[in-house]
Amino acid sequence: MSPYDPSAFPPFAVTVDLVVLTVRRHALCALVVRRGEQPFQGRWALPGGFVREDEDLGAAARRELAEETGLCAHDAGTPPAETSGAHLEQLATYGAPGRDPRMRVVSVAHLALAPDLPAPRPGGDANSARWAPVEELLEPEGAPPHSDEQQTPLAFDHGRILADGVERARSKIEYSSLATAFCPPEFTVGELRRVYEGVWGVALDPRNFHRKVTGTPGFLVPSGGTTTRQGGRPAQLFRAGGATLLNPPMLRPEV
Amino acid sequence: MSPYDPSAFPPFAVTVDLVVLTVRRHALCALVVRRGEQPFQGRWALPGGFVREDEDLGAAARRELAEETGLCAHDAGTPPAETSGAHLEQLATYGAPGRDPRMRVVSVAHLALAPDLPAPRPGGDANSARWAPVEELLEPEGAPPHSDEQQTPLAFDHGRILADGVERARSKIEYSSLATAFCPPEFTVGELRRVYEGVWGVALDPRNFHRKVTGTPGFLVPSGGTTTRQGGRPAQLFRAGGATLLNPPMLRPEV
DNA sequence: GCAAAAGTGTTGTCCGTACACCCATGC
DNA sequence: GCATGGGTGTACGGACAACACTTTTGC
Repeated sequence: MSPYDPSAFPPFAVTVDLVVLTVRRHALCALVVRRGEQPFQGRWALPGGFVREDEDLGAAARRELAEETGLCAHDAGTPPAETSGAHLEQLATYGAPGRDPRMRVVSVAHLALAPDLPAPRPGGDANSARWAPVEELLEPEGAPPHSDEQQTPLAFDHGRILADGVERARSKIEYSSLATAFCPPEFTVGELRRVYEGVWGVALDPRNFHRKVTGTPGFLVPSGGTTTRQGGRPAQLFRAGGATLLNPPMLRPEV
Repeated sequence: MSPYDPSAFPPFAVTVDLVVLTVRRHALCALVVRRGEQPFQGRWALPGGFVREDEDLGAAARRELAEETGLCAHDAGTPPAETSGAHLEQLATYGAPGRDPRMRVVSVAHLALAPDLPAPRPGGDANSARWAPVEELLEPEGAPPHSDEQQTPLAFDHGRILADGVERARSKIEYSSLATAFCPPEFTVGELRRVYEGVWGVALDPRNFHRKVTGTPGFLVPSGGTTTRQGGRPAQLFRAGGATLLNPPMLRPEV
């Protein structure tokens, strides 16, 4: 048989789903949209949509991200754009046969890291969107398996996808400069520290953190200005430097 | 419009492609099969095939791996099986519109790490298979963009997929115990060191390596036996321990 | 003055590196 | 004996944690 005989393989629908993370009020939050139709009508879900004909997977993810947030994301490989660009990278692909009860759908999940935006801009076919702390969205670890049905607030297998995205973000800021993607173009060392603290859910020593990030070549470049928007003594403003890998990495405290 | 109207999305073919790596004669090698048909007839390609109806992505990858190598792989999440199991994990998904000239194909690439097998067992629809050193398969970095057409020996975008898989393997053995997946069930510290040296392409200090791996709790458990199969003084035999994360990590020497 | 946040200095400790040195086998 | 690989001891240095301490603002 020819392996490309059109009758020899089943057709799939291919979608992209987005795990869009930000840090708000010292907590890691994810963008979720309310489903307006069956199945899981009224439940929260990750934003996403179908990949179009003649559209690459990354392009579909960027399009969905722009529709939902207005953010202009740049690819992980390209040099950081000067726009208010979020970080976007492919996360993983989910294609279990029963994950959508209606048809066979393979979803290529992407992970986006965004600065704290003023407000979610609902767009596309979602009738509402919000930033929700990830603790509210993820299933509790120690929940008994026979708990009541609404064990996860997210539709489909989006709880699992979100958990994978959060885990990726938590580990990746450890050895890369990705944490700056959570910050506005100019930020202080304290603001960057609060990003790490929010993503990891821990407290870091401000003095050692300051020495660490300012001492890593290429991580931060001073922009010249200062700010007192966090109160206290004026703090230097920085931009993200060109370095993408942190060596030695930022050490996450033991659990 | 309903986003699930069957006429509202284009149908895709979904395949799994495998990056199967092993260490042979101190070199990192990948399993490739020769294509028997157009396009890229006669060129080498990564093994792979269509995902079946009602088949999960990981199940399709395990099936393809078994067909090509006879290996019984276990999932990344499950505890290590006692069989001669290889490591298998999802790598990334490739779906550029033109990557297959005949149709729109989305390929979910997987990464498998296998011990040095006696010989490749060609199976399925490939008429020949071999282990090839990855340096021969990857495009040279400094090649001029206007070099002659056969710049990469691999079909489709498999050169890129292989490069991503090699990069994943190289970085992952740094902070996990995955290097043991390249070893037979019982192995010596020296054999494990040769795995690291082959994957990274560097030389490691045998004394410090020994102290490091035997001093990391849960990484190696002595099996009681010894061997002289590498010559010299008899070496203790070990099995892989239960630990999956290496903390502190194995440090890769600077490039 | 007082609180709050930004920075700097110092010290002990852990860990990686480099290298000297000894051990046990095959030939 | 000698080559080969296995395994231990030890000294040096870099980096991190845990502080004490000073600086500069708003109120």
